[in-house]
Amino acid sequence: MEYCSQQYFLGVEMDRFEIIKNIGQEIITEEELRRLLEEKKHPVAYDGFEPSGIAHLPVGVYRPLLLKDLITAGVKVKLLLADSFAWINNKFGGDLEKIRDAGRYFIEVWKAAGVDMKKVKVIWHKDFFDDPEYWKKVILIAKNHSLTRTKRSLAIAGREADDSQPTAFVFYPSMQCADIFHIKADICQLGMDQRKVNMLAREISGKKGMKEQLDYVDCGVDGRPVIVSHRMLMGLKGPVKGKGFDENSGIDVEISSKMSKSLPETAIFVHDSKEEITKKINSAFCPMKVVEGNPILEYCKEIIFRSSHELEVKRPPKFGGDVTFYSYAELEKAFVSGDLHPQDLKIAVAERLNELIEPIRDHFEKNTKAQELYETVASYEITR
RNA sequence: CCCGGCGUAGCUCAACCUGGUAGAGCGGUGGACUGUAGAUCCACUGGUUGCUGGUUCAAAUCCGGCCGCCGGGACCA
Repeated sequence: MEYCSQQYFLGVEMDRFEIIKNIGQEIITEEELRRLLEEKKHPVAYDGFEPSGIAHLPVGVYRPLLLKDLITAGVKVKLLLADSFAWINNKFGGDLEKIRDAGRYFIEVWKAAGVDMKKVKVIWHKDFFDDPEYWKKVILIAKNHSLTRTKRSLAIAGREADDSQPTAFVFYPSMQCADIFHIKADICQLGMDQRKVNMLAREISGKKGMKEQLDYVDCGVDGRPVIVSHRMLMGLKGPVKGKGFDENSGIDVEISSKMSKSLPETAIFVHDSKEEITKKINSAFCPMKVVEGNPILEYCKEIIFRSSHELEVKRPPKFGGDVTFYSYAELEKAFVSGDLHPQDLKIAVAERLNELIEPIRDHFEKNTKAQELYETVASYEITR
């Protein structure tokens, strides 16, 4: 079976707007996105990524699907490998070379996941360090918002912004905003956990005279970036209580519950064997008939039906026999009614996730160079 | 450079004062119960006590040195 990007939904061809809308859990604003697509045939979207750890479901499988959707919608994708941010964040003990190895490894993951890397522009953030224009923008942004505001948007890095943190973190939001203008991104396509920084960027470039000074006049809509924030995939254990990332308790729970590379028991990795995937999915939180906060249903919606138009659930005759769902809505309805039992769904989901992961896993097992890269990064993880 | 606080299980901490080779919660693993998971019970799993020297029959504990983190001060302005 071949999995393609979701260009069709219920058999109806989706237009560019709908494809992008389907990526975003939150879009600021839909109206501006519509305008942007009317004004530009190939707007630029960017996603920033701090290289660290080993690729898991959200980064190794979900992101490639979103990238493919963006490409399908005619969007020019710039992938910012935020090596310097990882450095600030002390990933791999703050060893920039190790961080860059991780970056190279992730590129390999995305290739293996079927992203046409020729259509994606990879940018290494550290290269900005040599450009005075970049720093000018950073300072300009810093001049235009308060320290309080910086701290408030710092929760993005997944840490509480208390005053005992290194001063380096203060640069983080201003730099991240500057990135948007510096690479002239029309769309910020990042996760919900990054929304505050993106909102800050909108606010700042919207100030009088700023889009000119930031050299962002013809970008975004009226010189302000459009924000398309994708959902944060939940960890296998389901929702956890909010840790204070956002005032909105729903968003707070979503960010707090995200599948984390540093919690292997709650995450599926692209190198996991079929047996491991089956075992992990089977032990996942999955309350019967409940959709809210149910990771398995979420994976169905965000991954399975984004990469395919159907899901076959095999089950013994005494439980109703085999059944195939042709849309997420259909599957959700059956699950809520109780017609679809969690156990049966889990088996089908594990099977499908394995099919999606298989080519990635295989690539790293068969390609010597890729394998070396993976082993190198994995060894950094252990000695970290 | 000086003063103070801290450093114990994967995490948060207790035991230090009044030496007797470490406990709890959370987590993890396994069972019971559910046609999944969770919840709930039951069991299991957990540590070179930052490093080092000393005192002592005996050091997480007392003393010295070092390292690291945090805070304050001094110097400089």
